[in-house]
Amino acid sequence: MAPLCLDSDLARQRLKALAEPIRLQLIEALGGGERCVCELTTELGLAQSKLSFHLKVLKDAGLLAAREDGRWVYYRLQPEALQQLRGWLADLEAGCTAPAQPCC
Amino acid sequence: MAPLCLDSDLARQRLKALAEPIRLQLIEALGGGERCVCELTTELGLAQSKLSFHLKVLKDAGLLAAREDGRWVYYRLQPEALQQLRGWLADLEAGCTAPAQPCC
DNA sequence: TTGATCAATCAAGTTAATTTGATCTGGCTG
DNA sequence: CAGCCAGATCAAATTAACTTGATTGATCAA
Repeated sequence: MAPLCLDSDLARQRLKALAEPIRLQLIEALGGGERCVCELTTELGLAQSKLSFHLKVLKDAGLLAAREDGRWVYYRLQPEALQQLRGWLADLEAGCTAPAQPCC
Repeated sequence: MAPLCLDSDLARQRLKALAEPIRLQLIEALGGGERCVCELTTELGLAQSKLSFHLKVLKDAGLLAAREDGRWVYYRLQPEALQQLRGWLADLEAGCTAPAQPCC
């Protein structure tokens, strides 16, 4: 049951999670579908603990979901999270063209 | 002339700029239209240099535009920047439901 | 059971971002 | 012109985020 509307703390956590080069590479790698951690390690040429750290940040932000299969773990994007972010951005866009009111 | 498609470096810069509590407050305050710096200072209760710093981060990311009027400066959201960000998110969402291919 | 592998976690070290207070510039006002 | 005010900028101090290497738990194969 996804919330209809994203509060700005959650939005901020997700934006922060996305705003890092390695994590963005991960997101884009997962943009083509679910992938195994071992695959991601070799593909991005990352130290194992580093990859694990960044996957956790993304997962904690609700951007990724994990699925375990034996000793392997597969990660995939949570499209609802991206969709909610888009909705949040759209809300911001809505009213921002109001004219300035001279202040002082 | 806005680019049709956002490269991920620019997207990342914008996401990072948004992913900070004070800057998010600023963005939301400007979601209702253009505002004067002096107004924002009192409204958010921020030190002047701190506000100036965060406004610059947002402006450098292309999220805000400034307009000077005498010794006052007004800032406003750049809706195109938010729109581009939304487009970039939409692209990511497009292909991410592909099934896993067992890896190892 | 033993040894090997995948992945998560932890603590210490490093690097990057933010805050603070002071200084500087330009535009107003008397 | 002289003094003041809004806002930007800067360097130093602080705080937050990331990286590294080592350790651990769980799974699998021999």
